[in-house]
Amino acid sequence: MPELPEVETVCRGLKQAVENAVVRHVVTRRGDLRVPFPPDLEKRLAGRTLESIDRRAKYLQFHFSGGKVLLIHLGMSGRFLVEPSKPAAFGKHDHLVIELKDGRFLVFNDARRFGLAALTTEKKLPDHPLLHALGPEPFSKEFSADYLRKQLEARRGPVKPALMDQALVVGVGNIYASEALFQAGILPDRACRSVATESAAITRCIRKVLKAAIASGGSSLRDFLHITGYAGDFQHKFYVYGRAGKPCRVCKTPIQSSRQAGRTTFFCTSCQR
DNA sequence: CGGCAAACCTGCGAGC
DNA sequence: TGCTCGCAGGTTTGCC
Repeated sequence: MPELPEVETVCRGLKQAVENAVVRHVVTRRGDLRVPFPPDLEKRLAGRTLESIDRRAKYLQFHFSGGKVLLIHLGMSGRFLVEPSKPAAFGKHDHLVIELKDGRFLVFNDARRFGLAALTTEKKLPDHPLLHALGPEPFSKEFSADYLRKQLEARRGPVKPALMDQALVVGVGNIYASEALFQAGILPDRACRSVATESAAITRCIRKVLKAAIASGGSSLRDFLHITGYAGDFQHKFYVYGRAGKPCRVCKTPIQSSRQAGRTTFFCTSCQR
């Protein structure tokens, strides 16, 4: 589910719903995800105030009183649910349950268990191993046409996997790499070096696509007042992703798909060169 | 070092 | 209806 727009949508939903809530009790129902939950998670968070929630790359950052920070990555299938009261039963994949003092329950659910939870402190956050090697945020000044041009000139392989490399720029995954390259009119298997001159268009299109997706995710969130998660409607606006064989929305040429670095890639051979 | 496939794990839809 | 197969929005590891 989650690339930057989805994580941002979840983040905004959680912010509105549970910022400043106080933790009464934490239960790890099943902690053996790809990266196991910290063993002392329950003790460390009990009684603390959830002072703020924000996002870095595809990580959610929960800032608790006393300088504790909970990092959550949603993996492929991670979701957050805010229940108004104790659910009659928890789901099979409700791995982390945070009971709030006001009676609500914050539940982290992840069917595929590719997600991750890590505990750290404000002090250690800047140099945290999970965040340390991450590239710039796509909406930051640092992610400039000049920066991208230099990065692309220094790389050998095709451009699409490069855009998905979180060390180059964060938040772009398989969907938005395909969509951004469509918008930029660049075929995904073009060599990085050969598209370096088009870095201005690429940065612009990445921002444009992510921004539009966030706008879609945010609007559907209104329909789910206390349930945040995958509820956006941007999937109906894809130009290429998941549209193999269907006519291009711009030129009617059938959309093609291929396999790049283990991921399916979608493109229009007429609109993209 | 860079780039790719495989692995991690479960669910779901397509096809038989 | 029920089975098997292939595939899924991410990241890490290990191999050329």
